[in-house]
Amino acid sequence: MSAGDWVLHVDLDQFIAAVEVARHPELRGKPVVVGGNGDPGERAVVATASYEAREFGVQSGLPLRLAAKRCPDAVFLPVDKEAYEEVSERVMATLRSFPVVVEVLGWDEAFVGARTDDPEGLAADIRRRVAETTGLSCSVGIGDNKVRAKIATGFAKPAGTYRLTRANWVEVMADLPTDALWGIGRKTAKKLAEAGLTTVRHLGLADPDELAARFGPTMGPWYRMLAQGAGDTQVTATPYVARSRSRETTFQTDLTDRAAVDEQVSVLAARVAEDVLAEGRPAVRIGVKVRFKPFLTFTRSLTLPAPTRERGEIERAALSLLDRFEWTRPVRLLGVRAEFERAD
DNA sequence: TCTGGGGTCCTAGGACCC
DNA sequence: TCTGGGGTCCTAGGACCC
Repeated sequence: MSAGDWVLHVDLDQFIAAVEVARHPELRGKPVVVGGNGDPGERAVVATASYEAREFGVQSGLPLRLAAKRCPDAVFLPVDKEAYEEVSERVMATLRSFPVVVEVLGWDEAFVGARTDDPEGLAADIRRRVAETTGLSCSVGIGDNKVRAKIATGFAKPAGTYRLTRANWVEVMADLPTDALWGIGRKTAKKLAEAGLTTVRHLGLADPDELAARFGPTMGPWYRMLAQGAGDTQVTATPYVARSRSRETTFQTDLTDRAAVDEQVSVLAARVAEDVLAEGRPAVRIGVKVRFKPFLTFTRSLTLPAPTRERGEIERAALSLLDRFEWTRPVRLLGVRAEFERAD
């Protein structure tokens, strides 16, 4: 990366809730919770909560039932995937209208690679144009690589801009817990703490060999790099190529009958087969996931004798995998997955 | 936890082969 | 058989992210 090259991370503020408020203006300023089919009694979790709802401790991943308990006055809405995809497309098109490289990370976020002497000015222009074309607010992290840009966004929210580079990394990050890093979650933070590494500073100074011994040859040294703020600077517009497609369902009532399990797996396999056809590449491997009561999850998978796009073969493979599980408990979830040949 | 759905990547053990 | 070392593939599980 040469002088004047920047990575910006653009992230929509409370994206799903904001899309809903934009089309239901009467909800503005109210606690809004989007998740499942919009029924808080349902077995489902929060997809996004508006900032007003977050005040009550309602956040993504919280069961809807608990959300209703914490925030009884919240408006509960169903997830409308198509609507969010449509708005997301408009946001990405807006980003591409700048002389930059856009790498889409998800519905509501993207890396932007730009050559400019004024990244803050570019960020302000992006925030303004996104608001004009979609009515949505976003935050922008500015970094000298992807990791720093992504983490910077957390400090930019809501509706702001923040610059995080080698120059202020230590000052900003060194005393924070390790799970402030993108890629270190609760479990790894706990394991790191057991190794005496509680802060980003500790982790950045840790011995790479010891980390490799504890966390594996790839992950160990990578955690250390992460803690130093080092990372990829390459932003690429190359379209994303899926490695797998899957469908899964959590049942509102557990299944106790093997015939019902077979039937549901057939339905899921048919949906996956459609996705495989749409993908335009054959599946090379099929997997089945079963989650038993209370929350015990198992997977079984097989490599197909030959790559296939046939619905019948995908279904047959999925059904055959069911014989490899032990059916002694009620079933709360079933899933079917197809994997494609890896491009690299 | 009362814990969704759709993904990615890494690890580790066993099979198999030379 | 009391059996070396290394490479690759397959499989199951785990962690993380949005």
